[in-house]
Parts: sequence; structure tokens; C-alpha cells
Amino acid sequence: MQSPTSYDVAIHAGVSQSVVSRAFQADSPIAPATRAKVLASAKVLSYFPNSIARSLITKRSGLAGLLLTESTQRDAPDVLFFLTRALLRQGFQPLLFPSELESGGGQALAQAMAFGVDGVVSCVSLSVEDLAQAQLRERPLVLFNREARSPSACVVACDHSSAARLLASRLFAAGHRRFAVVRGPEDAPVSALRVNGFLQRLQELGIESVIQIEGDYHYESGHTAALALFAGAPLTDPQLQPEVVFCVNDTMALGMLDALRFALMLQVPRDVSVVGFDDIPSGRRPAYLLTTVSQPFEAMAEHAARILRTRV
Amino acid sequence: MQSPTSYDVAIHAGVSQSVVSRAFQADSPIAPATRAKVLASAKVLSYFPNSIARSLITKRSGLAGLLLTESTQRDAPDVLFFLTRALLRQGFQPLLFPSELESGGGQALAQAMAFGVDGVVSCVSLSVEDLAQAQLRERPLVLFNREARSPSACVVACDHSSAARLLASRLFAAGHRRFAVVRGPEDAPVSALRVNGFLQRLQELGIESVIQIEGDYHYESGHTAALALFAGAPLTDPQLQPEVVFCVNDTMALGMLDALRFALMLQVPRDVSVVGFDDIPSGRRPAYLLTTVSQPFEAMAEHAARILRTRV
DNA sequence: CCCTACTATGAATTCGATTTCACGATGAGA
DNA sequence: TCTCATCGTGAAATCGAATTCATAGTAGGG
Repeated sequence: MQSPTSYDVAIHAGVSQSVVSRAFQADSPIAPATRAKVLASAKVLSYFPNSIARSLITKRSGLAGLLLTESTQRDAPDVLFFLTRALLRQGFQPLLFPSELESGGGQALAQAMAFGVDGVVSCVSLSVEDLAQAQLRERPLVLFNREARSPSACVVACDHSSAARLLASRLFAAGHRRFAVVRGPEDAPVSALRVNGFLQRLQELGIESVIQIEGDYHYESGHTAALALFAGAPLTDPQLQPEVVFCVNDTMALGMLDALRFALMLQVPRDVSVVGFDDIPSGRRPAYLLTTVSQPFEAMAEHAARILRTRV
Repeated sequence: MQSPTSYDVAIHAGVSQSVVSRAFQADSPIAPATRAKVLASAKVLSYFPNSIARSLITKRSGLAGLLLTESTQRDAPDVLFFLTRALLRQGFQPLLFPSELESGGGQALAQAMAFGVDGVVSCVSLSVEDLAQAQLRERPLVLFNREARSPSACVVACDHSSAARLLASRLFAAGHRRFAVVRGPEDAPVSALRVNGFLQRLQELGIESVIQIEGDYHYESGHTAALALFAGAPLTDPQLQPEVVFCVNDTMALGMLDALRFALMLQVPRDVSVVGFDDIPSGRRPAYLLTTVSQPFEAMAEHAARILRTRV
């Protein structure tokens, strides 16, 4: 059994195919009685306009591409949640393009274009050439928490660098002098922004040497980093150990916290402090009460979706 | 600037439009040299076959609809992660249809069909009529952790009822006799399965009265439930308080745990035990070490996607 | 009562690729 | 050298709905 087409409905309703098409769109020239008749027939045949055929001629698919990294999906699921909801509210159906690596954005974007998306929200870095592709296709593209490497690109993002600078100032003001940083992967642009802002501000405050450890954004790497930082000789020479560890995302901060408390038997924040970035729900809970930098993901998502809508 | 079409490429390469089409699909009659020439031209013009036009005639869109509830997205993000990855591996691009309520599945399914998806994985309950719709369109549909209300439907799910029965047996064997249950919402079918299996087994073991509290799957409702269960007079009459609380999902169990420990100052598991269901990552961490029932989401997702692939 | 203006309808074209069918060119075998 | 099969190519039909354009029908104004 095939899906019924507008022709089937036309025959059933005793009208032409054009009329069936018109019955399904607002403010098109059609008599109310005719429309009712057509819609009734459509219901009987359980007809629904084929959106693929429609897209072909209108050049609008109603789809929005959502480019994601694995880390966005797993370590900040709220981003995906709010973005999908915001896109839906603006009338876009979200089509997912997860890429394993931060560098896979270009291919994902090309695929999204091939699927005929009306616009794209990218949580993955894109090169200038990639952005040019989207422009060529005249499809709006919003970078979400990623830097624009092209002046024409549209960005909704936190000022990660300033936030990290502010964080450094606060920690310094609180009396901390020995710092450690747990970074993201080498190619993670957001991590770089946060780390650079943080270190830059510390340098201005006269602090030159800061231990850096590379993580991968996941819980386990925060755990590993804790062991690397403190396992050598936990309490023999406290002067050499950091007083504060800044993890560039909350997930790693939680791994760090758990390792400090349950593997190294240190007291937080008595022996050492931990700060994160993102404000994920689990960090907020009484078992952690993680100090962190909050990002207004919901508002950012709504904003990104609105930009898409107005630019389509 | 418009996207180039196969005609543009045809002209550039000095061949017919048919040949361009053939150059882009494997095992079609075309001379290797011609294909190379066409692909070169395509690259120059940055041409990519328009998948909407292709779908119209092939009746295959390469899309898989993914029906989700808000609670799946927020309280078990791993489900979405594994399902999208599995679908991608099987060659489907995942198109998201989140519905606010468990009852919104029918409409979401109809929309998915209108978008021309090749198949659907539903984490939302569907009525018999809904399932008939999908069958009518000859689109495979897999229910993920939801009951089949139609014999023809395909299901990948845990045996929630048996798992909950087993859990009840274990807890009873461990010596517990006073139980409480924190359910999901009234219309949540999975919650009902788990609760019923649990209570049924307890009844067989001679335990008739079990306190039930309704939650909404979220962290806060676990917290609230804890207060409702224990706040009255925390330690005055321990005989009247449950020894074990079974929360039908982990997120509520975490809310329960935190409330017991940090609001009611009870010791877990000395004063009371808490068990969950799902095995979410944060429950596994040393700050919680939640007792729970694990579901093999990754394997289930792979399985669901494979079913779709073979049935398309 | 006629002409104009407007509305609702249908026929035909279009979107961009896939696919069928026919045909010309090439090569092998007799 | 002639015939037949094979292979690659191009012309044309097709998918299903949107849209343009022409027209039949109706209402209103003079």
C-alpha cells in the first residue's frame, strides 16, 4: 500500500490537484467550502502532503542542521536539549549531525547542505572555507559557543575568555596563589579561550607558573588529572601543590573532586579548591556544590534559533 | 548564488545530465574516465547531489525519525547519544521529534511520516492506530523501551517487570521488610511496568502494604519524595519508616539520596537504603555509588538501528 | 441590463535527480 | 568482411506538490 498523493485526494474530492495543494496552505485562493471538502477527503484517505515533494519546489525543507561533537552530547546534554526545543519553537525540525572529532565539522556541514537544511546551528568549529560553503548556498549558519573565523559568520557564544579572567581575579582575591589548570584537548577552541583568559589574568597579577594538564572533557580525565597533580606525595610538601584547580568544564571538575575526596582522601575545599565551567545540573547538587561559571544555555539556544528564523 | 544542479555539471563536463547522475552512484553503467571527468567538474562547481530531489524519486530519504520525550532527553541522555550514533552507523541521519508529553507520540509520528523518514525509533508510547499509520506507509518502526500494543510492532526493550521483580527478591533476601516506591507520572508506561513487577513480587513474599509516591522522573521530585516520606518525625518511630526506597529511575534516586543525606541528615545505607533504575553515569560515581538496575542502552540502540536497516 | 472586477478553479509547468529505453559505437567471432 | 553482443551515452518520463496563467463564474456598479 502506497501513500496517497494529492491526485488521489483530488479524485476523491472531485477537484483538481491544484486545489488539494491550496487546501493545505493558509491564505491561498480557495473557497472555504471547497477546502473543507478536500480536507475531509484527505482525512478519509489519511493523506498528508509529502514534504519532500514540497521542499523540492519551495526550496524550504523545514529542517535545521544541528552540528554536534560527542563531547557536547555527553558532557553538556542540556545544550542539545535547549537547542532542539528552541529550533522546534521556531518551526524547524532538528536534524542531527554528530561528528566524532572537532575537526569533522566541514564534512558534517556539507552533508547537512546536501540534505537541504534551511539553516545550521553548529557546536563544532568550522573553517573559513566551510563557512563560505554555507554562504554560497545562502543558508544561514549560527556558531554556538564557537569562534567565528570569518567576519560574516553569525555567533551566539559566551565570552569565555572574559569569564575565565574574572574567575582568575576572584580566586586571586580570595587569597589563592598556586594554580593548576586542566585543559581540554589540544584542538578544542573553547578550552583554549578559557585557559588563555585565565592564564593571562593570572600573569597580570604576577603569577607566572601554572601547572597545566591536558584532559578530554570527560569525567575520567578529571580523575586522572587529580592523581597526576596530587598522587606523587600527597601531603609531604604542600607548598608545591596547587591550592586551586581550574577545570575547563564541569564534568572534569567532578572527576577531579571525586578523585580528591575518595581516592586521595583530601578535603575540598580545606586542602584544595576546585572550580569548573558550564554549571551542569549534577555539579549543583549537594553532593558536589561545585564552584563554577554558569552559561545561560537556554537563552543562548533561543537566541540562536531566532537568528535562524529571521535569516531564512 | 544558487546551488549548482546536475545540469550545470553536465554542461561543464560536456556530457548529459543522466551521466552526471550515474557518476554519483556506485555500480551504474559509466566509463571510469567519464566518471572521473564528471567528478572533477562537480568539484570545480562544488556540486553535491540534491538529496531532496533524489528522495522524491527513490522514495528513500536517508532519514530516521527519533521520537523522544523530554524525560528521555534530560534524565537519560545516553539513550539519545547511543541511538543517534547507532542510526548514523546504519546510514540514517537522525531527525528528532521530541514531544512534551508521553501522549504526543501520535502526532510526532505523523509528522515524521510527512518528512518522509525511512523508519522510526520511538521512545514514546504509541497507540494501535498510530502503529497502523506507520504500517500503512510501509515504514519500519521500532519501539524503544516501550510496550507494543499491537502484535505487529517491533520492540527493543528491557524486561522491566522481571528486573523489578528480581530487585524485590534481592532486597527481601537482604532482610528488608518495609518498602517505599517512588513512581513516575501516572501515564508513564515504563514506570508502571517496573512498579507492578516490584509490588507483585513483594506481595508474593508476603508484603502487602507499600508506600507509593508519584514523581515526575526529575531530580527534584526525588528530593520532594524524600521529604514526604521522612520529614514527619525523622527518627521518632523508625518502625513506621521504610527501610528501602525504590525509585523507578536513577535521577529521582539521586534526588532522594541527596535529600536524605543533606536535608534530613540520615545516613545511607545505615538508616535507609535507596535503589534506582537505569544506571546513569552520575549514579556510578563515588559521591553516590547508587544501587541500581543497569540497562544495556548501547547494545539496545545498536540493535534497534540494525532492525531498521534490515527492514527498510 | 451590460460591463467590469474579482474570485475560485483547472491545466500545465516546474523543481532536480533517478531510471527506463533506445541507439550508436566498439569489439569479438565466424 | 559481415553480424551480433556489449557497453556507454542521451532523450524522455517520472516522483509529488507548488505555482503561474488562463478562464469560467459571480457579484457589484453604473
